[in-house]
Amino acid sequence: MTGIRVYDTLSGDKRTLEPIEPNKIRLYACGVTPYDNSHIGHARCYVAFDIVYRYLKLAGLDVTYVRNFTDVDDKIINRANERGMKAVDLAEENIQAFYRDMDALSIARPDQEPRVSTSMPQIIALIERLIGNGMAYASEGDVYYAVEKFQSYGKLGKRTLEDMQAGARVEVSEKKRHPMDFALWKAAKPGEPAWESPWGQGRPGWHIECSAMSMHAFGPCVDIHCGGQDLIFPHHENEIAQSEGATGQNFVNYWLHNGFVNVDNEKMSKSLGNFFTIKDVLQRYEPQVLRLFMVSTHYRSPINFSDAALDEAADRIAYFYETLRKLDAFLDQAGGVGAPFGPLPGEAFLEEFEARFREAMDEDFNTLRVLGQLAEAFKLANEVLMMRKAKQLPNALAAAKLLREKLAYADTVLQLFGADPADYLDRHKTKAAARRGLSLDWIAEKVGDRLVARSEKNWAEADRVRDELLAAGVVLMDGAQGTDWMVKDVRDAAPAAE
RNA sequence: GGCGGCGUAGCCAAGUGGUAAGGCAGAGGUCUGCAAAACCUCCACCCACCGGUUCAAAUCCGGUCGCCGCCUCCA
Repeated sequence: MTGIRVYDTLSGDKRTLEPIEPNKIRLYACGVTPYDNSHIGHARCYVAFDIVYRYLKLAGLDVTYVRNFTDVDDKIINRANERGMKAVDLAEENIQAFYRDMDALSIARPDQEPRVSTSMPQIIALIERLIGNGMAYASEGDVYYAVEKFQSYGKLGKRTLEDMQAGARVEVSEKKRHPMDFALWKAAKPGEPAWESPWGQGRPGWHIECSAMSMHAFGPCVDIHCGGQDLIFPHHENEIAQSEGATGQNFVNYWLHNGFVNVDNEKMSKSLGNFFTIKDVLQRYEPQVLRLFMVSTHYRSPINFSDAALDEAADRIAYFYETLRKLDAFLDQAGGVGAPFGPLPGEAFLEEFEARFREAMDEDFNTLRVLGQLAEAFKLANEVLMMRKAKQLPNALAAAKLLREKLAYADTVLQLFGADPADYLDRHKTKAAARRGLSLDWIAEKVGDRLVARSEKNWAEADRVRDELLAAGVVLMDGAQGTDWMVKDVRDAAPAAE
């Protein structure tokens, strides 16, 4: 028993996470087919499961995380042919790009990352086992899974074979015994990469690799298997059929599926062509912004992608880092002020921080509740920063130190506050200005003009320059050290109504 | 057609049968040359609608309406 409750797609309910082996978690995530750049749907998926992975570790579990690359696939072969290159090279190129995106988003590397191209023996062995069991049959160089042989086929997608055939859009092949039978092995066509097998030259079908890799890494059963909601059927359904059909044992104890990224309230998908790559988004926004955006909706619900939503996240992260910058400066300069006395500001909140964080995350990784907690933490930080009276300094400093610790604790999972605040704010301002089509030089010039006017107490001119900047989206903040500025990302909240 | 999900303030969005988190926007205040930032206060007698179960429901059950997804490659 772990006290962690997770929503499991198969049972349709939240269930307490009970590891197969005490204190150990076998976690498998379906990886990408590296035929193109990764998009924000991938970002959502792998951020969501990165948080799962990091949280389970924080909760003291010994987690082994496996995520595959489906690097042998029609789409890769077709794309490589279009570009006149070898499929392996295209896959490798996209895998490297995938790593750049994932690393930028602070998504931890899994413990193992098997590839189809290097897992052929396991895949072939599994297919042979299924044929031996009578669950699969060879047919003219292909091998198909006989869905009718698997009693509970359809249990994950909650539909029966009859349901599926009713709306069937599946092409009927004469090689198949049942229209829903799916390929485990495909005979090689001319010019395609192929591997030797008992059924001749060929390559694996789509779903078999995850069954083979998962069972190779973990044995017949894993604790958690996750992926996007679109994989429930047919991919995960077929994995269940393959794995359980081979072993006769339960394959996965908890199925976790993340919701889609929508664009304009419509599903973002490759076929609709309305997708954004991670690379493009990261040119306009810092990775922390995208990460915050992703955790600002529960991972199972759909999330709507828009500039307005990213702008709001960008402002929020800027607020976090602005506070951290001040907090760090305070901690740096406020040494040797004596011992704290009496209750610290926010003492109860600070004491309960970890427990509350755990409670929220235990409830199916409820990052929203954590965000509420962060709101409190940053308010407290700013409050502490205002306690500048000498007598209060020891307590303010002690609270500030604790706050930094608590935020670091939460950040082992969230990965939002790892950057140097000053560096982050520089990058943020550069990108925020660019988004508004403003040059940093122009802003600096205007700020300079206004400083001159202010030093002459020419308030009318100072205000005029400030209004000019404001109209462009730049907000000024006069302080003791001079004038700082920020780009106000959030425009009028009202969307364009028709 | 079959199956699944959703409908919470102007917007985004949590909500674990016990009396509505949080963010944005908005209003007032502290601070300030004036502002901004920051902080404080306020901002849903109510959770699409109708009925039911219960001492008690946004939360459970049934129905109605609306939206979305899956049934084909997709995270």
